[in-house]
Amino acid sequence: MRYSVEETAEKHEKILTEAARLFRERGFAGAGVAEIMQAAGLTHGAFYAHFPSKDALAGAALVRAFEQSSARMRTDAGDPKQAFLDRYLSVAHRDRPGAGCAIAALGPEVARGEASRAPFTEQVARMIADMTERFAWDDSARKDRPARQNAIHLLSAAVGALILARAVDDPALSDEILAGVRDVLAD
Amino acid sequence: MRYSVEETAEKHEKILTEAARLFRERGFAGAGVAEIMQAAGLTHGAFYAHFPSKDALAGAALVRAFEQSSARMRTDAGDPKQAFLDRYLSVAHRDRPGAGCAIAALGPEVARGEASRAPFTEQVARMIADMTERFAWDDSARKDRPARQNAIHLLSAAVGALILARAVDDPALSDEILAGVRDVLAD
DNA sequence: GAACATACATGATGGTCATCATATTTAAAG
DNA sequence: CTTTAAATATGATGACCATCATGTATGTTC
Repeated sequence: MRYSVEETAEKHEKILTEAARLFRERGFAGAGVAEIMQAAGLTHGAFYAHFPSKDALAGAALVRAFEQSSARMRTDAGDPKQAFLDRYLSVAHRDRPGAGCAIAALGPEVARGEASRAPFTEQVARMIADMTERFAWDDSARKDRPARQNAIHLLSAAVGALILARAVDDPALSDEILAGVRDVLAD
Repeated sequence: MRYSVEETAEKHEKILTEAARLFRERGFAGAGVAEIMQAAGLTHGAFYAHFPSKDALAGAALVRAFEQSSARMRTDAGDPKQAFLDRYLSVAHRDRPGAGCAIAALGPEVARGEASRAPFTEQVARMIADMTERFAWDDSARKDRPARQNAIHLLSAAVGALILARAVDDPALSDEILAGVRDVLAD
């Protein structure tokens, strides 16, 4: 049957949200269209009324995931850089990839497929620009360097640490990575 | 037919080597058993005479990839830390994931599957220990910190930068990430 | 209010993939 | 030399998956 435009828009949103979560949890290859649609409360057949292909959904879900992250950054209280580090390199972030950073969850997979590299690049560029201008680099031990270079370094180290902390099997080592990198980046 | 033990061992090696390359190039999910066996010069049926499952191969190939990396580290000339940074954050490494770092290529995928986390953890621990003792942290701007913490930070930043540089679509931004992080980590 | 358009569910379809079955051939073991 | 065991190729098998086809019911449009 036909549904109202508002209802359809809500379902579209729900598909996007669940896709952004499931792709980050299981990877682009690991999350199937049917599974995403079921999580959105629909069946697989309805998918192509909302998106032309799984690749198109992947791109849109990527943008959605980045938007969630930057929205969270905007509502952080206190020193923006410290707030970012405390959140990004937390145990909670490590243990909930489905709600976390898209770079750490999907970076290598994005690098392999042509489909989602363009939106990914745009979002990363925006993130670097935001961190460059919003973080307090004057307090930093690296104040002699351009703020943009410091931002790129901080993002790289945070992403790498999160990936390592997630992949590693040993809880003590995992915690050590998070805390150690947080400490180095904080000054 | 039955082959000599030497011949069989060579084929086993070839499968491992090709798997280590293809998994890094395409991901665990993206490289199939048949494709790996074909790259090794065999057909898919022979696979189970060499490995009990694809997961087992994934674990073994991961170890193989790490071994290649640490062998390369051991043959570096000059200052070990600088040599590592120059190699790891080079355009050549970025553009040849199949011959490069297993963490940057497969980290998030390892984090998702229980299969390969144990060998991965062991290899990362060894890598951190090696870098802690072999790199010259006295010259570093962070000499006041424990060498081990500096090693963890350096590895994290290098991994994150490589992943970002590979995923990003814009060559200028990609180069900027590699050069910027290399510069920060070098002092 | 009639005609139309569309979001959805159910159910193919074709492809891919990991794994298994079998026959063959020949090295290895006795 | 005879027997056994193993590595391989070919070819299922069953599962999963993205995408498409169709029917249906109901907003939307005129």
